[in-house]
Amino acid sequence: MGSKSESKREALRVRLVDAAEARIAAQGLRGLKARDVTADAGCSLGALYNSVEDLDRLVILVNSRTLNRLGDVLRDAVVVDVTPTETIQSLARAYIDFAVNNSRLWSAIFFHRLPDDVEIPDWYKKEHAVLIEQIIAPLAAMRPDLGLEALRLRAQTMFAAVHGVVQLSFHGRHVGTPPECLASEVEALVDALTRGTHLAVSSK
Amino acid sequence: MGSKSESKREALRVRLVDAAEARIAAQGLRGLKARDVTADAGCSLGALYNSVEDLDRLVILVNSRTLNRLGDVLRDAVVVDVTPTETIQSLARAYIDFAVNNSRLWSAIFFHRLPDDVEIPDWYKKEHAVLIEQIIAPLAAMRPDLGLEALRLRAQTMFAAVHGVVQLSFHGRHVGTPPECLASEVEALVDALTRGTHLAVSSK
DNA sequence: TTGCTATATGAACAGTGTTCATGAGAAACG
DNA sequence: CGTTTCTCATGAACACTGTTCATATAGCAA
Repeated sequence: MGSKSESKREALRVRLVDAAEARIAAQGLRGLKARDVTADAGCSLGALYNSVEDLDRLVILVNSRTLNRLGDVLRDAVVVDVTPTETIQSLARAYIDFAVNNSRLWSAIFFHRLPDDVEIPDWYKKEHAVLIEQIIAPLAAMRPDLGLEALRLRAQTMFAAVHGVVQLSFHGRHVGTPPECLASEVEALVDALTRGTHLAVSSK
Repeated sequence: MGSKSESKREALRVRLVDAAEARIAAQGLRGLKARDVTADAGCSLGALYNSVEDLDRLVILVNSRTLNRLGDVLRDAVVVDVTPTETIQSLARAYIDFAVNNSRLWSAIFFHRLPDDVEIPDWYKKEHAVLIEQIIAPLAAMRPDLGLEALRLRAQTMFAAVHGVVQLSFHGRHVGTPPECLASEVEALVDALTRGTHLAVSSK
């Protein structure tokens, strides 16, 4: 098996994901068409189905990229020498910024659905953990009484609450927070949540 | 204009919405096909485009029905002679119950997107107000210092937070609250928010 | 070169939503 | 009741999807 054809194969894959990413960023999930993407990537229509199983699979590859970028952003949002509460606020701000600056790619993560009869790949599911990973440590500092499982649960709920506000601000009709209030509303939300979880105030 | 053909016209409309509602409830938004729906409704394919503008419009009509049913449920969840906090908890429980028992129809409200170049009808936007209407009164009782606009904003954020937890519990991959924890997690969330609202806003 | 395998190709296929010329039937008018 | 007018139901046809597959091509081993 020559490594030349191997790398060519990989190069095409990258071009396809690049093209799909650009299309989604420009026109959203609905604007992603097999013929457009293959034309952009400079290959034939059928080539898509040789290097990537599916259009759905291509979306997953794009979303995987987005999740990784988001993961980097969230990791960078955690800085040392601040209180757990400030860390969580920083994470929430970073999440909002990312969603605002990558709105269509961010939406694609949560709006893309597979047909009922196909399984979501396990590696892809696991990648979603970046959404809550960084919350666990500061939460653990605030709640030393909780075990890892309980912390995960709390982190999930906290993320989901923030995510819901951002999501409805973008896509809610008439019931979403106006964009100019988004940051302050999420800040108030996080503030309420960090106080509300029986916070040990001595953790400064 | 005879009233006989008028009522027949309306009857077909109802049959179409009925059929679409059943399809969405059974197979989700992706399972809604023009040919299936018209066959179920007992009319020709083209008839759909005479009585309803679009398939998208048909989805909107179904969602409108769902929103109205949800509105009824939420109104019923409000009972007199309980504290504002208990009222809000009751609303959150009712929302979860509705989402669980009507998962696909409920999802259709939030997952359906129109093409970029078509406006969302104004009457349809307004109907989404039922999602937050019932929250405003108990919130006003807790925060008599806030004006209507500020109350609306708070209600929106509170709803969005709860909604986010429910949504990710259903559709989150690996980051959603497990179904069996949903009720208790939302209860804790609402608890934190109703306590936190005092602190967060009064400190401003 | 010669054969073998892998894969690139795009015409063809099996669906989609939507339109439109046609015709049937109801309503209006005399 | 007959005639005209108009509405709207019809489904074939169209434009556009994702996906497949026989075929041609290119890379690689001998």
